[in-house]
Amino acid sequence: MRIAIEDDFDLAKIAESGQCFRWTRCADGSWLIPYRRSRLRIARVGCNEGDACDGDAGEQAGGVFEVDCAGVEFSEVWRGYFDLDEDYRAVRSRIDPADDPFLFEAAEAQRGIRILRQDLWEVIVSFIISQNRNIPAIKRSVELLCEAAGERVADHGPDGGFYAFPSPEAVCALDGESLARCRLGYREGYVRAAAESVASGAVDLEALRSASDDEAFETLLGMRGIGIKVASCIALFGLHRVNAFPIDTWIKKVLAREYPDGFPFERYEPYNGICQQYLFAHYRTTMSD
DNA sequence: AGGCAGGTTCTTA
DNA sequence: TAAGAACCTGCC
Repeated sequence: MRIAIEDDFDLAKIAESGQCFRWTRCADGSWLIPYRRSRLRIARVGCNEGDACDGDAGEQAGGVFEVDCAGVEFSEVWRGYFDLDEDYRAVRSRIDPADDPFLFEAAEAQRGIRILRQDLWEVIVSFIISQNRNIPAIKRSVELLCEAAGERVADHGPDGGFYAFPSPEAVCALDGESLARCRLGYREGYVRAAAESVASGAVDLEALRSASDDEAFETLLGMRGIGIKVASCIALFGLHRVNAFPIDTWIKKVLAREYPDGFPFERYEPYNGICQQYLFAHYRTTMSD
């Protein structure tokens, strides 16, 4: 079926923003997006009525998309996953080009990014794995972990299906050798500890979801292998605390270069995390180009 | 061939 | 409280 999306929505930009590690792009340009026990195929097939259909500028601003699921599934699962009930244009409109030209430029260039509402457990593990590694290595390990312990789900996609992200219990059940094959390196112990904490109930994901920002942060920091940066990423991408502002090596450089007097967090409350995504993506693309 | 990677932990002053 | 080394592994 086809759906029209009016707000910012650019699949390639979201995929490159570094918040998710399992999206794949097919040869025909469509995207395959796994979430829990579902997988969506989605492709942009046109512009919204009345919009200028001119390349990248058009793609950032949503459009018409072909999805391989029913309307009910889209509205019950994927609408939430893509955070389509949040108005990103409104968030961007708070950025004043006179006050903050750098962020304004970043947000214009990176328009189309959204903060996905991913599975919390998957986000926890993925970002524990992410530390001190580059993106290809992170993706590789996440995929190996899914193959090692995830449930096989059949669908109409290529290969006839995919591996769901494994539950904490499934990770616990993995023997040492199988987990070692996921090439997690020294993070292996962290992942196992996290799985045991959640499986045993020592860490309650539902409680985490309803906790205050401070409480959630404290719980996350108590887990082995989770420091301030990873906890911020989990808060932003796993708990949808869109004011969380992860500071990694890239953001550190942007802040040092563009905000020597400090980033004006109070100006963008409670959407600092969205601003962080614009800054991060923009800085990375401009540096690698 | 090696440095370095979207950090965290552990050790030392 | 604050630096600095060590950590697995595999990209580039």
